[in-house]
Amino acid sequence: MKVISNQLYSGSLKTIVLKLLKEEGPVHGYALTRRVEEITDGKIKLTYGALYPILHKLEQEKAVVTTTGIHNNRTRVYYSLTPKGETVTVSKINELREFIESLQKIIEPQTGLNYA
Amino acid sequence: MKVISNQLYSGSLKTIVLKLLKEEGPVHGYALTRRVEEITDGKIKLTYGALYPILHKLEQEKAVVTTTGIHNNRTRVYYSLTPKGETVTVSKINELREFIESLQKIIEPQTGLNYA
DNA sequence: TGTTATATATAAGTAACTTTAATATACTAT
DNA sequence: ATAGTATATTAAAGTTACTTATATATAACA
Repeated sequence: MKVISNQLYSGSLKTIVLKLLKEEGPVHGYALTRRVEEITDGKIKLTYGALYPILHKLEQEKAVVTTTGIHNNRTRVYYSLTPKGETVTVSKINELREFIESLQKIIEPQTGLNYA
Repeated sequence: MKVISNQLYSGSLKTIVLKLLKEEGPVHGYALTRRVEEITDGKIKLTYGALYPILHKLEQEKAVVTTTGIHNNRTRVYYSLTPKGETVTVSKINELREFIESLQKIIEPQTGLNYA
């Protein structure tokens, strides 16, 4: 199982977190780390050291709110998007799409129209 | 013209530089910055502050060699890949492809086989 | 009893970047 | 003449989002 170097993906983690919050409703942090691993076959690691600063910053920015619930006798923190967070997520995902397009233009110059 | 946030692409710059060196033979630094801007419609900026540390490090690692030439009465430094650099480039591009695939899995869950 | 999975959080340290500045020639426009 | 833009290379201070390490705690499994 080949792991992608964190240098490559670390800048995308915030967008990934936003996207998962949007798709998978109120989630707790641990679940987010597992989902990323699951979706990417372990190629991208969302560590706690990366995740919690991202979540706390999003909360500060009013893009995310937290609710708490009890699970197995322990308090669990659930994160979800605010309306503002939804808007931020949409624009972040659009940015990520443009990024992917630009990367593809660089690494696969044969694709696309070659009228130049 | 929408610019992609540098946080998103900065980790990919080394791979981008390697790819351009591979495709466009001996090139000087300034030309690399313009090519990236050209290919990505200005969405990705390869600044000198990012470029030269990357080139110097690749040179240290024996992935890149320099030759000099005179252009307009000034010495110009041309960078090109060594055989080792070619190998590094191939594996870096494969890594970037896997990265793009992982991102697509996250942002476009509808694509691909949905047997799960 | 030890290990793995679940679950959250903080903090020191790093490294690749951004920003800024310095230097210099050639060309274009006013 | 002079200012601005394009070409061309480099160094260095500063930032910041991350990595790595650590702490804490319950539940399940072997």
